[in-house]
Amino acid sequence: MNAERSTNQSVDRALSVLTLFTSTSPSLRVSDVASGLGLGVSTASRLLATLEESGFLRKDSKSQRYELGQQIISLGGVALNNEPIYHNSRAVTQRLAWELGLGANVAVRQGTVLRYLQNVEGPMAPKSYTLLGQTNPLHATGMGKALMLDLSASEREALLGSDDLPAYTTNTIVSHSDLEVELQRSSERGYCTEINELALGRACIAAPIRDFTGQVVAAISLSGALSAINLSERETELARIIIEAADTISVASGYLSPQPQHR
Amino acid sequence: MNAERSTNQSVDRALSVLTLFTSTSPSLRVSDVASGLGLGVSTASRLLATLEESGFLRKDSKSQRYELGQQIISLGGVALNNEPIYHNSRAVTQRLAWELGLGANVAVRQGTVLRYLQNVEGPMAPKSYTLLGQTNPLHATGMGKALMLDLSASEREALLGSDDLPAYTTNTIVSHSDLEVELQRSSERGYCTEINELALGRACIAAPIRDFTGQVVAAISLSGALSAINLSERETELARIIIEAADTISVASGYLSPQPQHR
DNA sequence: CATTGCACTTGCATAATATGCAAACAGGTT
DNA sequence: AACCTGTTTGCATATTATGCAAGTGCAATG
Repeated sequence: MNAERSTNQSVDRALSVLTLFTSTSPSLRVSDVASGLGLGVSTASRLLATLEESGFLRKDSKSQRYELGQQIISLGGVALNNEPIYHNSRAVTQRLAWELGLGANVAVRQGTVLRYLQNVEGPMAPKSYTLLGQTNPLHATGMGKALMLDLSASEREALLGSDDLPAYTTNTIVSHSDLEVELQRSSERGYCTEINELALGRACIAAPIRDFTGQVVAAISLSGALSAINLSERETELARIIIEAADTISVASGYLSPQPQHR
Repeated sequence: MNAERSTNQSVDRALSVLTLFTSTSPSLRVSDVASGLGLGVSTASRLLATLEESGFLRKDSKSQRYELGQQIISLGGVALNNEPIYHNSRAVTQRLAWELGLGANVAVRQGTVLRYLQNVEGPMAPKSYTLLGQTNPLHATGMGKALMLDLSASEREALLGSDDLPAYTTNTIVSHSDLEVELQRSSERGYCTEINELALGRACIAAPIRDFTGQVVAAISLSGALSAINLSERETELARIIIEAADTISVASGYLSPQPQHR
């Protein structure tokens, strides 16, 4: 039909099959895949069989449903270990989660969203699922704000569009001018917060991580239920901690010194 | 050439390309892939381009080397969240690592090896890389032994072969009869240990996790440097802890009660 | 600065391979 | 037992991947 460039059609389709498996639909039948991608059932059936044979999918022979297989987890581990940011932040996040009892997270920006590279839950915020690999909007999260600190207003609009931003709660920042103010304030004090902006009952505090180029390459955050993180009383203390943690990781990533404001 | 069954050749090849990316060779050039799989360079080039376009690989345009991309991490997270054992053990392992300062791990058996589903390092055993998704031999690790507790001697030999087992140190159990004795002892006391058997300087203590079928489906372990884990003095204490942790996870997995010895 | 070498990409003709249809099959339900 | 839904498989066709060879880009060397 239409060949984008020099790519392999069946491989493309197989990879699209894999991306159909998400947190909200972790197991799929042949017909789900077929309709989800607009393929014939026979094609879907064969693609799934191939993916299963290589261990990328596993099939529950009773329910005839496919799920992601062990090979994916294996590759995921390799991919993580291949990220310098992961290396440099692993010990730090685990220590923070342990000492503060809160969630400790690291994320990078992936286009218009952030993607979690690390997610450790402290004793005060236990979860049974991991946020690893998941994405969240930039404008409604602490880490997302931290990841935008380098961008100019025009770059942000190019990225997020010039319309009002999607609201997740009544506290979500929806206008670009409000976002500008928020980011300016965050930049000056060196950390970002988010309270009830993505979901009610939660808050977080985040700081940017820079590498040897001086650019923001990742963000680290502490997160938890409002009562657990208790920002109204502990903001100063947690800010000091998160800024220091971010700097530790930045230095480990080769960051030398702050760039002067202009050139 | 030869079609195993009803599989898609190019997809098969593309998946093989992905599995070439390992912890020991996390970045590959086109020619590496071509020679590694016995493909022509042009074919390899096109497969890699397709994988990159879907975000499964990323290309460093300067060095022309490919690495695993974000899509892999994304899928890895989904795959983890899809594992009931991961769900049921996440809070427990993070708590153990935190309270004891040791490494806390969960693994499942994957044929002849174990694969880590969880790997949290406590303050006394910091590591910058994750074992998540990696594999280890069954006979030379505590979790591996725990994962074999259900198997009969003949099943073990069918799995591991009847020859002597590979030695990683001079302490590795290499004979099947020694392994039988070790497993019998472990089964009776309810936990497994491993001291200097996979690598010198390390030890661990592990216990089996069972689900509602009563079968061993996973294992949990505490691990660390010999001096950190200090098994010679703390074995009784750590055994109690790891057995209790394993039971907590087993119960969460639907395990009801121990099966009587003979039907 | 030009030259050589290496590694990767791309155009094109050929042949191998994926596809869709239809029939067979399996599992569960009425 | 018959039906319905969903899945697999055989087979002929044409779409699609492949290998070759030329082209391009980059870095090291003379």
